[in-house]
Amino acid sequence: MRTEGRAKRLPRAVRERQIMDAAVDVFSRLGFHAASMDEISDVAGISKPMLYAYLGSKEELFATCIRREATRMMEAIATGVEPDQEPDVQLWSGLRAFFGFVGENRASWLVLHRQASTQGGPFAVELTDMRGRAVSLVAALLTQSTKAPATKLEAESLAAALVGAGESLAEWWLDHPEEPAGVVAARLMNLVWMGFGDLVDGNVWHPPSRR
Amino acid sequence: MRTEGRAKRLPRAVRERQIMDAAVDVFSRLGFHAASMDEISDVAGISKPMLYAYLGSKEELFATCIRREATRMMEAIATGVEPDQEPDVQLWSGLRAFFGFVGENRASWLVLHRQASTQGGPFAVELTDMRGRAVSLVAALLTQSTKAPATKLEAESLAAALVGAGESLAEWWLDHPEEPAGVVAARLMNLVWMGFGDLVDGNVWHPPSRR
DNA sequence: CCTGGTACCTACTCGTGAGTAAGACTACTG
DNA sequence: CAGTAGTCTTACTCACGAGTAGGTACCAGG
Repeated sequence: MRTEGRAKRLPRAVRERQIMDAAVDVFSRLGFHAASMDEISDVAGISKPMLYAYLGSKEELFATCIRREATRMMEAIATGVEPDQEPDVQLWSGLRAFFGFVGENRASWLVLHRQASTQGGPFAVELTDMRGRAVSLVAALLTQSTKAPATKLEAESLAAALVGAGESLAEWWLDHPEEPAGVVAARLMNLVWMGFGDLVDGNVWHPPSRR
Repeated sequence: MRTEGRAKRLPRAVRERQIMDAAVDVFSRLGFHAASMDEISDVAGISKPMLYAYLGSKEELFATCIRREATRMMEAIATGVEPDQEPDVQLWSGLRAFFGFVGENRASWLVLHRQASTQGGPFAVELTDMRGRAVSLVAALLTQSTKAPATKLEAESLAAALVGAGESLAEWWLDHPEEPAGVVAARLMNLVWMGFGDLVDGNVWHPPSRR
C-alpha cells in the first residue's frame, strides 16, 4: 500500500471506515503493542496525522475497533439465536451463530480474543465488558433452565467456563479450518449439554427436529 | 525497592533466582511489552547490566520465566493426578491439582495465561508448546475412554475446549477468590462430565468413594 | 600486598514509535 | 475569482526503553 503520492479526497465518513478496517487488520495480525500507527496509516492508504485527526490516539483507536467488532459479533449472535425456545435449542443456535461469525470474520475474532488479554490499557474495559455481557447472557440461559444451578455464582462460573470453552475451541478451529463451522459447534454443544459421561456411552445430543 | 545503594554480594545462583522471581512478578502484572527491564532489575534489587549478564535479553528472560512456571505447573498436575484410575477420576484429580496450583500461584498463572496471547515473540513457542502438551494429555484421557470420540480431530478439539474452559474458569476465579478451589474444580467437573442436560435434571457427578 | 576473577555499578548510545506543527491541495459558495 | 472549510501531506519533536561501554567494590589465593 501507500506507494503512490497523495491520496484522493474522500468524505470523512468513508475515510474513517477505511481506517478502521485497516486498524482491525493490523491489530489482528500484530496485536496492540506491536502494531504501529505508521503501519496502520500505511495500510489505510493515508498519512499519520489523518489518523490522529479522525480517530484520536492509538488507545482510542484500538478501543473503537474493539467496540465496533464486539458489537458486530454480539449482533450476529443475537440475530442467530431464537428466543422463546427450549434452552438447549437456544444454546445450539447461539453456538452456531458464534462459530459462523468467527469463520467469516477471522480478523475480528483475533482482535477480540488474542489481543484481549493485553491488559493495562483503558480499552480493557471494552473487552471485559463485552465478555461480561456474553457470560451474563449464557448465565441467564442457564438460570432459566428449571432446577438449574442454585446460586448466582454457580451459574456465572459455569457460564464463564462455557464461554471460555467456546473461545478456546474457536482458537483451535483457526488451526483446523477444514472442519465446517456446524461440526465444531455441534461438538461443543455435545460436550456442554451431554457431558463426557454420556458421550462415552454413545449418547449424543441432536436438535429436536432433525433436518 | 532499590532505594539503597550497592547490593550485597551474592552467589550467582541465588541472584538468578531472585531475578526470576522479580521477572515473573513484573511480567504477570504488566505483560511482556509493558514490563521494562529497568523495572524488573529494580524489583530484583540489582542493576540492569546484571540482568543482561545473567539472563540474557528480555525475550530470553521471558522465555525462561515461561519455561520455569510451565514446568512447575505441569509437575504439580502430574503429581496430583492418579494414573491407573478410571478416566473420570483422573480428570477430577487433574482438575483439583490445576485449580490448587492456580490458587497458590496467581503470578505464575497470570504470566502463563494472560500474557500467553502476546504472539510474535520466539517465546510463543514455549507457550503453545505447554498448552499443546496439556491438550494432548486431556485428549489421550478422552481417547482412552471406551466408545469415546471416533476421530483424532474430535478428541483433540474437545480437549481444547475443556482446557479453554479450565483457563476461563480460573480467570473467573481470580475475581471471586472467596470460593474454595475444590468447589470450582467440582463445578467444571460436573459441567464437562455430566453436561447441562444432566445438571438441569439434578444429576450431579461425585467421586466413586465419597469422603 | 599484588593479581586476578566475579559481583556489581553509573552513565551512556541509539532505534523506534507516539504524537504534532505548519503548511499545501481541493472543492464548494458567494 | 476570492474566501473559507475540510482533506491531506512532509517533516519534524520527544520520551521511553533495550542494550552496552567502561569502570568500581569485594573476595580469593599466592
